[in-house]
Amino acid sequence: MKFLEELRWRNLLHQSTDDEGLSDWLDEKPRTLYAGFDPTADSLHVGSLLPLMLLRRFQKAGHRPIALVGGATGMIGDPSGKSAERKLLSPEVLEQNVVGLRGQIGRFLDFGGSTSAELVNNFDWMKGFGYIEFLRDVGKNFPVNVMLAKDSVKGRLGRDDVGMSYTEFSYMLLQAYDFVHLYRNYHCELQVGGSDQWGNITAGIDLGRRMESTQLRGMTCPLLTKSDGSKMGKTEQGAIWLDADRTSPYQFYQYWLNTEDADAGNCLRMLTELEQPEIVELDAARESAPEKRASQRRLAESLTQLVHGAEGLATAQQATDIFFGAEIANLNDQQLNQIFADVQSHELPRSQLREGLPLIDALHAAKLAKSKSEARRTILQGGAYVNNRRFPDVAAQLTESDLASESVMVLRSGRKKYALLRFV
RNA sequence: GGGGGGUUACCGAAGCGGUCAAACGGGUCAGACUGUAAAUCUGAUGGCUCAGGCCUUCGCAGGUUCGAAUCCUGCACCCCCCA
Repeated sequence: MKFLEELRWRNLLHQSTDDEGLSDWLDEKPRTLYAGFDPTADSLHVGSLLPLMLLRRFQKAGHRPIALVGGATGMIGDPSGKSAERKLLSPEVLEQNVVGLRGQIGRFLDFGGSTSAELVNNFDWMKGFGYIEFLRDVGKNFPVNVMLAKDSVKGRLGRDDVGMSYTEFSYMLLQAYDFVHLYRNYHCELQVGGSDQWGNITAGIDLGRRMESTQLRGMTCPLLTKSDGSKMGKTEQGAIWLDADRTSPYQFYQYWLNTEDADAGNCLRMLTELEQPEIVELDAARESAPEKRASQRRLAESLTQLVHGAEGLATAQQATDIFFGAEIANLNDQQLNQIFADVQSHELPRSQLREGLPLIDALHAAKLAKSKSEARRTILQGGAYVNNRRFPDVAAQLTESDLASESVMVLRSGRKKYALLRFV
């Protein structure tokens, strides 16, 4: 199957310049392409996964990817898909964010060999560009009537409540110039991105024609949405980030494991690198035995491995086992701390264990019960667990033999309320 | 300004001298079921407890009574009707 057909099968093709031609053009020889990433935060989130994976797919197919971090464009703010004017980020924050993104993007691409990826920051070439110079060289090539017709602009004009600043209006010139710059310096001829980038991409193509008399190309993938129309990668607690400090590998793994049946097939196609036969197989399995959630497991496994590595996946799976019932044993402090990183913990003097710590007091001290009476009720109703083993005895006393590791004891109340007690 | 009604636990709402830590519903928490979903079902739901009880709660402050969420007085707040 041809590469582009593969993309189409994966539902990754939304719009492109010249559909038939693009496929042949890509098959002809290795091409250089780029996608841009906004440094609005110091980490990417699930939404950026799609273009990132797209670059990776192109590279695996023999092309040369450039990941562009928008250190300069980030200072302006892309109005695409935004209903209101953005707040400007300070240069310091921006710089920090760029550093964060570089680290993450680097893990997805291969920086060696004949198709070695590039990581660039448009601030590097924009910073020296004078305003007058920019207006004469770049701005001259943008008819305002064309700019006004772009969706990103149209959506904001004709509304009294939001409006749009001249700064944001100019954004597309910068991104368009990026494309031309990359063409000049890396012979980059294709820009890919989410469907909301179409306007910016075509602006770049136009600029390439005017400034370089060359035919650049563009391609967009659909935005990742759920079957109910909402955005993928958002929870009540906020976005799912790729940074382990913001979204732990466990949370990340869990997010995908909880994917709706209706979305699982699409996610497997769009986000993973599983081969077609396996995906088809998983589709069938989902149909015949949805309760096994084989697709979700594979999806979570595959993405966690990709984003957090083998170690992150192992931790996530271990944590999953534990959070869903497995007894806790044979782990050390460090492993427990990692698995229960998201869980509250409290410290108690170790001497209490030697004397025997009543389970009731332990639950109370761990803040799993507001009062001792509540702790008592919980135990009586069979809702108290130590290291995931049910302790139904109200009079139970905890001793050092109940430690899960060197100094940590894992208490649980009910299905999923956990707390750690550290004995120091 | 006059008349009437109200204020109860996390919320709503019964109770109108003892059997009231206070019905009932919701919520919450546990358990069962289940695909880490939803629904359903069961139990619990002021605190402490040596489990026998003890302590604190029914707008606030006093009082009557052997005994008050319940009666009386004052105060605060809310609602309704008449001016």
